[in-house]
Amino acid sequence: MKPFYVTTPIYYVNDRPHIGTAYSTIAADVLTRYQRLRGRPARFLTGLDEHGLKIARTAEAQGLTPQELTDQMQEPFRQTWKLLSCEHDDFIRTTERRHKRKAQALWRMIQERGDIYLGEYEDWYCVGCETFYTEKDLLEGKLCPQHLKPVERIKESSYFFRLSKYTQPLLDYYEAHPDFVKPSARFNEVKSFVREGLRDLSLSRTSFRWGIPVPGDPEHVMYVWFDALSNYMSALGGPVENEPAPLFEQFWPPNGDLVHLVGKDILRFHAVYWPAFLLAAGLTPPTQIWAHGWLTVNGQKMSKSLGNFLRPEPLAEAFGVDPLRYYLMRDVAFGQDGDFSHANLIARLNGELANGLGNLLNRVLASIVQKSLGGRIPAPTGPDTAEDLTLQAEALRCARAAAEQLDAVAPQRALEAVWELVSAANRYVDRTEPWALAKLEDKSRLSHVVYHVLETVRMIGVMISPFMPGKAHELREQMGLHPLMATVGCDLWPSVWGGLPSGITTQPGKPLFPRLDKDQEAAALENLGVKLDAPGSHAAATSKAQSPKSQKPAQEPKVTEPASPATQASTDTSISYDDFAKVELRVGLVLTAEPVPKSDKLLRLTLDAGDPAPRQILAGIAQHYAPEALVGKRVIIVANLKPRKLMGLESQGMVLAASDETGLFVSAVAGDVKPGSLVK
RNA sequence: GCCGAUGUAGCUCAGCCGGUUAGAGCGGGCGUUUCAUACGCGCUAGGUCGGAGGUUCGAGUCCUCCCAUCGGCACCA
Repeated sequence: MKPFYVTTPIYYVNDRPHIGTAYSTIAADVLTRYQRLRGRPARFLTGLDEHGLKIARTAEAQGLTPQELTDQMQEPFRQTWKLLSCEHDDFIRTTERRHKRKAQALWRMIQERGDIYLGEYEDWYCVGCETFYTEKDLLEGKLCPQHLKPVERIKESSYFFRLSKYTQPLLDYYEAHPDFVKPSARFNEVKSFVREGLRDLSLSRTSFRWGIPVPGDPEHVMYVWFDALSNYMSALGGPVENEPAPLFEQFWPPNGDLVHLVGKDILRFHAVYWPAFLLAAGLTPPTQIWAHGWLTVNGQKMSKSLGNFLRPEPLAEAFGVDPLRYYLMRDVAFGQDGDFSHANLIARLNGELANGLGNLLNRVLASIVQKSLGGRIPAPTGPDTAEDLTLQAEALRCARAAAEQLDAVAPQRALEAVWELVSAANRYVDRTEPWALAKLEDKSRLSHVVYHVLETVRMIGVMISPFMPGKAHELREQMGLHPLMATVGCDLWPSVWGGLPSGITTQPGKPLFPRLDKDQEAAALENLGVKLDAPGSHAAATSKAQSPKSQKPAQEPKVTEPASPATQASTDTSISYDDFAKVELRVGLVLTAEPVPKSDKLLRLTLDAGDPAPRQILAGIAQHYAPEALVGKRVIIVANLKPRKLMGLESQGMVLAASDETGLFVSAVAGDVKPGSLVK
């Protein structure tokens, strides 16, 4: 069977694990466990992104070396994944030697093929984002649009990746691999982005040291994304140079299937840059990239600036690790935005887990089997009634459906299919009334019926094991079954009826999923600091929750071409009078002003500027001026500017304004001169 | 503004290439069983399928326009 390799993003070590990162890590764990159950060789990688200016500065502020800092910060991640039963096969840190060596190897491969070259780069840089911004991205006062903090002007020699060359190859690759990016709507966005043309990508920095040195030019440090993306490969020991790399050979495409789970904010890096790097190095891109959505918390959008984290540990403590995993996989459609709702979690825990599955196991195993069947799994005695056959068929149908959904990375649908079977089993129990059969002298029908229920429960236990490994184990223990042992080449997914052995002694224990009564529910929410508007309902709830989160800077670096020699040479910016005379400045009287729909920056103005008819100008000042405040003002406009369409409206000129860190102010003339008067 | 998606019962959503009385889960209401974690099972929701046109013997299901919401891109000439 083709090996399966799944990755989470490497999380930025400066944050702590939260419900968003937990979600993608749990999803990766579920997929891995499922593939293993099917007998497929499977590998699950997660890890940490530990480089970047932000780390270096945080470390400095704390009087630590960056390495000391990241050594400390990694611990919460390891602990959290362990707590959440996420059993990664590898945990890579970008500061590890094995990673640095392989990132450099990848660099060399691309360079040797000619797609890395030296140029020069200059732009505004935000330390918080570790991202360059072009002038137009900045807020007034040269503030980073993400962090609202001042940016720095940085100019440096830089290596560039010839991304522009890969516009067409990428489009061809997308064409040939229609399932490369999921969901398909996201794929469309990627395609349209690439179709507009790609510019070369700045691939190195000289402005800070905390990163991986560029091979052969240690003044340069690799661009964080080149560093970060190569983790998926370096963790397998690839790319191969001189020494053998068996894991890489086994799991990297085309030999293995590689699935990257990513947040939608970092899709572009994975779906555009990463395959381009790999194509440039002569390597095979990943099989599939799955962009999952964001989680809101109790219906509230969260922003990073609030700095509030919904951490998984208290939730796991309050509700149990497995119920939490179940809830996240069941309630959120993979690939879409979802909502983490305490009320829904409790509703599913009580309804589906406790009442549905837990009670099913209990009502048969702890009750009938103990009282009437000597505590042993009975044997099927036949013949099958219509009800028996229906349950058998339903069991196999649901198992097939669940597998199909998991193959398609739709965990929520898979669980839905499993719970159809839970429901069918409960229905079967009601129809066959084993408690009535138990009163008969002849226990053969009872045995047959109970066997049917328990065989169904056994199948369910197998199917939920990727989602709730602990509970699946408990379930088997209670039934007297051995633990599931996934083995390569051995498909354990239910596909035939009758796998349950008879005669074994059961060991019923406490309810598998204890129900939360009203008091316990209230206490749990109290402990978590959550207030539900209407207890027990689906009403919105509020909490001191957090932001679902991007694992990486939300913005891609805006990269420009390396400055041309001519540009660099001309430092003299003075112009001749003739140059100035070309610009026609006039006084304009603002007649009307209104916001432009769907634009948060533009105002549509009409002005009397001495023209026969009022002139329409769009000005990007909506964040600084209320429309009413402008009407009647005399402002200076550039009158002979070439008209241009903005947001579908034509702008016939430009309103002059000045800005500094305190705000933006439109120009004005000191007296009430006639509209249209020339300014010079 | 360009591109795309979504808009179906109180809530969350299914409804493939158009075709009998538009579905599920949850919640609500009613009933019922008693083996069980007061759990289960059955019945019940009369919803203009966002709006308006159109194609068709026939349209949530195709076309056009519009509205709303959400994304991606663009936009301070």
